[in-house]
Amino acid sequence: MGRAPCCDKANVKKGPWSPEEDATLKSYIEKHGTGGNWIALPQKIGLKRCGKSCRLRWLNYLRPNIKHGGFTEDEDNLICSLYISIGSRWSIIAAQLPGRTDNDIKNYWNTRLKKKLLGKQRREFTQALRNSRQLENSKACETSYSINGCFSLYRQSPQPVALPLLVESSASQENQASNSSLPHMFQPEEKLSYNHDHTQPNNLEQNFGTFHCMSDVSCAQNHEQLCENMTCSSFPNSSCSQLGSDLNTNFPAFGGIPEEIMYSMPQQLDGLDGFSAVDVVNCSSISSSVSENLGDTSSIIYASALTLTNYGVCHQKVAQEWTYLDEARLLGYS
DNA sequence: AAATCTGCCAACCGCCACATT
DNA sequence: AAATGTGGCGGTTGGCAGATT
Repeated sequence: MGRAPCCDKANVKKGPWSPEEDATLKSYIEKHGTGGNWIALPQKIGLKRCGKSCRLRWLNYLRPNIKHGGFTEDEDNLICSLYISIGSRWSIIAAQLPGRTDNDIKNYWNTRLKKKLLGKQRREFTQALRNSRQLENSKACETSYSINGCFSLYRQSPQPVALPLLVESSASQENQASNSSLPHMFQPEEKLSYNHDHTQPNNLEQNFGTFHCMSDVSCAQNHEQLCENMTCSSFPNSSCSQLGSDLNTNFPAFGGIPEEIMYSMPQQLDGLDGFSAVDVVNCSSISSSVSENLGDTSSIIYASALTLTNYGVCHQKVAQEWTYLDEARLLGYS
């Protein structure tokens, strides 16, 4: 047999806490601690509350040194950075922000920070699009590829961005194995680029940092071959087309990425201050399954970062093309 | 002035891993 | 070993307040 039920649900009060309840709970815990048993605590002190509710009230509101509201720019940046790195693991994020609770951070993210970040990324994308267009004009005859899991990371991104590792070296695989609770992060030191003459550095790299993703992409004669050659060392048996599901499986933390971001349709974008994922229109040679899955895995992480031109690779959902074409049109690029 | 919309946030819900019986 | 409780966590809800129509 197990333990007794934690509380009598029928006789438990729900809803907002009164000042009297707060005072009762606070004074008891300050004097006696929780006693290591939240479930028994409300009965001890005469509160008609569930133990879980007492715990939450204490942790999120009554506990000393709790800060509410007034998030600083530094805190914003830290939250964004951690969210990008580990996803919606609020307790871990809260641990990095003294005085903040996971609930507070979660609420803050959902109501404000997400929109703020997306707006920022949209602006950056717009700028990147302009820059890439200029490059395109100046290098019209040169074909080259920059690949970062099929995407390039725009170097002007204000902060280093940690990305889930899709493909990694054997050394980094060991690292990942030693810390299986966290997704391995991209490090921006490795590059993959492709040029027709295989020797000349890609001028794009002056403006685009590239993170390596596809281990076997070293050379290809055309888009089709390039895509066929794409395999992922962290998922040795995977092709690009499997990447999306692999990501979902292996990096559940990223499952929290808002649907409106992952599957954004124009009308859905209206409500967001700024999402504009990146697409590339002139890459139709890549199979739709590849592009869809990669599109799915791209997220706010990539949103501003992924800048693709007709040098580049990959595109996302066909449905999104309208958005990007439309955006390009608005920017005077059509 | 009333109705409706929107943003915010405290609190609840349900799940999971682990502990206990 | 199986059943059940507990603590912890992230997702979601519902109510409130202010803004807008």
